Amino acid sequence: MKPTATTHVILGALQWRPRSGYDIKQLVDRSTRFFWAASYGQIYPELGRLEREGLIEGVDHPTGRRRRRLWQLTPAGREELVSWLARDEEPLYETRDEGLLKFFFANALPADEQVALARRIGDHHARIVARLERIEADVYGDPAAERGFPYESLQHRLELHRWMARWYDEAAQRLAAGLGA
Amino acid sequence: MKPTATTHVILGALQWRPRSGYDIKQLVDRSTRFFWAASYGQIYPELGRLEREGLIEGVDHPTGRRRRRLWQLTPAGREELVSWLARDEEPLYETRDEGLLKFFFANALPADEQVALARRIGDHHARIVARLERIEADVYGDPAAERGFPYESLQHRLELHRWMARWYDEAAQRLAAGLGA
DNA sequence: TCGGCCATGTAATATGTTACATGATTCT
DNA sequence: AGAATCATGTAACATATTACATGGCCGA
Repeated sequence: MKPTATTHVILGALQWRPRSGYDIKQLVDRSTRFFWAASYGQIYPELGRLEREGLIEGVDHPTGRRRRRLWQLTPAGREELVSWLARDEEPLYETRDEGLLKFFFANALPADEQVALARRIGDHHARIVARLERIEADVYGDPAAERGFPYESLQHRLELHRWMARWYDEAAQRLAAGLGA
Repeated sequence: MKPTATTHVILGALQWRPRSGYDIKQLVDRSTRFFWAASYGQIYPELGRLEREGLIEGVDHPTGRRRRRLWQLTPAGREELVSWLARDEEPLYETRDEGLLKFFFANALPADEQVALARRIGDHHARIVARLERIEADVYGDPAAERGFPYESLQHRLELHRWMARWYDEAAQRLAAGLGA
C-alpha cells in the first residue's frame, strides 16, 4: 500500500511526541488545515493501516475508564517521514479558489457589482487573516513559546492572505476608478 | 439538483460564446485550472445535466463527418451565472500544498537538508511562474489582445507564485545563515 | 501515411466529507 | 445537572481523476 495524502500528516504529527487520533485531528485543525486538511474519516482508518505496516505503534493510555490509544513512530515510520521530506519530486499544489473563479468570470456582472464582488473577496481574505491571528495569539501569545517551522508556516499563511486581501482591495479601487471615468 | 462545483465553470465559460465540451476543457486547462480544475469526467456529464435543467442548450455543429456539439447559455443559464457571481456568501477556499506541509514538518530533517528543502519548494513555485509566463505570452503576446478579468486573474496567480518563490528563498537564506552561526 | 489534435463519452477507481453512534470526563 | 470537550469509529454519500474506447480531421 503506497503512502496516501494523510499518511505523512500523521507521521509528521507524531514526530514530536505520541498522540491520539483525536489529538492529531486537533493539531491539524489548528495548523495544517489551512493548507492540508484531514477528517476523522481519513485519520482513524489510516492509523490502522500505518500500524499494520509497522510505521507506527499504539499504546493504551486510558483516562480513567475512557479508552485512549496513543500512537508513536517506529524507526521505520521516522524513516518514511524523513525520506518523504527529502524526496526530490514535484510537490502537489492544488487550489480551489471560488473567489478567484468568480473574479475570472466577473464581466458577466454590471460594473458596479464588479466592484462589490472584488471588495467581498478581499473581505473574505481579511476574515481568514483574523482567524489566523487568533490562532497566532492562542498558540504563540506566550513569548516563551518556541518559534520553529510550524510558526513560520503560520506566518506564511498570514502574509499570503494579507497579500490577497490587499490585491482584491486594489483591484476594487481600479474598477471603481474606471467607473468614475 | 443543486449547482455543483463545475456547474459555474461551464456557465462562465459559455458567457462569451458557444463552446464544445472539448473547448471548455481547453479553456479550463489554460486558465482556471490553476485555481479551479475540471476533468472530462466532470464536464461531459454536467453538460447533460445543465441541458436537462434548461440552463444551456446544445446545437450540432459537425466538422465534416466529425460530430461536434456547441453549447450556449439560455436566459435561465445566464441568470444563474449572474446570481452566483452576485451571491454574498463565503466563497470556498481550499488548498492542498504539499510543499508547505513538508516545510511545516521540516525539523525532522538535519539542518542542511532543511535549507535544501526550502530551496526546492521555492524552485517549484518558480517553475509554476515560468508555466504561467508561457501562457501569458501565448494568449496575451499580441498587444491588441483584450485585457479583462481573465488577464487580471492570470496576473494574480503570477504575482502569487512569484511571492511564494521569494518567500521560500528568503526562508532558505535565514536557515542557511543560522547554519553558519 | 502517420502522429497529433479535435471530439465525445463512460467505467473503474480513488479520495474525502458528513453525519451519526457511543460513551466517559471535566468544567461551570 | 448540563454543556462542552475528550475519544473512537464507521456507513453513506459526494466528488473527482484516470484510463480507456471510439473515431474523424489535418498537416508534415
